[in-house]
Amino acid sequence: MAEPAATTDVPAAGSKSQQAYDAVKQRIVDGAYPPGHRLVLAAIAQDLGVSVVPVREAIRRLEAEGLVTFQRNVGATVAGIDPTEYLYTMQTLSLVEGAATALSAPLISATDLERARAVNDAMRACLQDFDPVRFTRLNQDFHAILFEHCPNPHILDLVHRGWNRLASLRSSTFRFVPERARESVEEHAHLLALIAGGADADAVERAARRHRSATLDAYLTHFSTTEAISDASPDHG
Amino acid sequence: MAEPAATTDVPAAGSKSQQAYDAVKQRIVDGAYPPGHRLVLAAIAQDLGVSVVPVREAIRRLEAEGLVTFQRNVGATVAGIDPTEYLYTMQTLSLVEGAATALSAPLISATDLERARAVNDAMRACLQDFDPVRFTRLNQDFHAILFEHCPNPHILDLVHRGWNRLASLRSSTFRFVPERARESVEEHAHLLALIAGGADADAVERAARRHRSATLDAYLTHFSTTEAISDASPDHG
DNA sequence: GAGTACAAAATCGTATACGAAGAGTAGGCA
DNA sequence: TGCCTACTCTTCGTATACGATTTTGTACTC
Repeated sequence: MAEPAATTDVPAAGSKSQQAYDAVKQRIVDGAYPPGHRLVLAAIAQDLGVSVVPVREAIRRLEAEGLVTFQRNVGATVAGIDPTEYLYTMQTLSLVEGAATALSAPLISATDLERARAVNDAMRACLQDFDPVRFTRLNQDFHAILFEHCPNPHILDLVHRGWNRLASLRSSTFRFVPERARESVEEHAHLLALIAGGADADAVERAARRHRSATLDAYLTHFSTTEAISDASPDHG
Repeated sequence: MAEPAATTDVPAAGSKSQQAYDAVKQRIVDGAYPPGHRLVLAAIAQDLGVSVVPVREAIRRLEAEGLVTFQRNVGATVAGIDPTEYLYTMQTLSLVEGAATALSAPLISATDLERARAVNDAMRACLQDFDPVRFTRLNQDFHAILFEHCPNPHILDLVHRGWNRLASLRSSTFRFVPERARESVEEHAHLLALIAGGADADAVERAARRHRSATLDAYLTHFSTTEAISDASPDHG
């Protein structure tokens, strides 16, 4: 329901609604439509060669996912993430991702673990000559391996939505708090050891959750925004 | 985004889309549209005195919330909850409700606690001459008091969505496993004691989560569906 | 008698058109 | 010169209309 194109069975191009949804979503996560960008129905419709009706539906779907904000009789804009939203999103993500990882853990194969290790090694290598965007991408790859086997599709969907929200800021906390990157790699190793060792679900969940919470904390203390959150903005503040 | 009419600031009647959304959602949770009921756009539109376009939008929103299922070129039906869905929903709800309750705990006032106690007393009284529907309603009231102060609106929204999903089966697990009702009341008392005593967030979260998980477990063992889940259906199996 | 092919009805998907609400701008008045 | 007001322009909201697709009923054949 949230994945744009899995293999071939998705009638993505079948419905113009879906087409519009995919296209707009793509442009948002790609950064072609930056946060705050106004989404004018007629313009998008013409651009995609369809009528406004499917576009309108697409926008409403994106609104439900939190990727755009909507105001009646005014229009939609790409939902930039202000610091408060970032806090809420990261908090929610720590919750659902922790659970998804724990539920996935028993289903993760040896080859998956190997892949995850490889990705983490790449992240470690990425530490010198640090590139936040690349690091963030690898970070997502790493975690995706760990939670994608989650048997509960609802929880998995929530994880995807959280990641999508964060995708609008192209580089994550690591851009502002590069020190956090090194810790992150170590925590990944620890998490892998837990899973490989067959640790119980609770331990995995706690580790995964704390891992993300720690990133959030690093962000918060960096901007010393424990009280005046609305001052610091990751991208445009 | 999920609450139909808070006080006065919601332009519920302002937009026909919103009007349709509220109306259809109401009928679904009320049971006027039972699970499996076909939602025909033209019929609903005529019934509400609007065109099909706003109705269509409303349906799509309800789809995003999981209250209706949609099939291209076929139509929408009220999303009955099959046992697998029930499992997923309860599991997700235990996760997000546990977190919401924990985050709310420090913000719960003495009067709130008193209200919650009163509701739980009513549930206890309801145990003799057991009425599952009434008990379920009180149960929701009880938990709503505990999680409504959750400062993270995303998590709070997820809790609401979970409850809405479950609302389509008018009476919950308690209908099939009345023994669980008594335990539930006791666990409520325990949870209140934890919150009143200022227990740390982790303890509250665990208690709240286990409380719901226990209800799910009661359901699962009752139908002895630990493996063959798809056999037992709560309402229409 | 059962299965298949065709046709008709029902329903959805999208386009176009028009009315309504908000935002920006220019002009007038204090 | 500054502020208020009226007007226009953009953009959204909804209705109506038509084409596309699926389902279902029926007749025909094996």
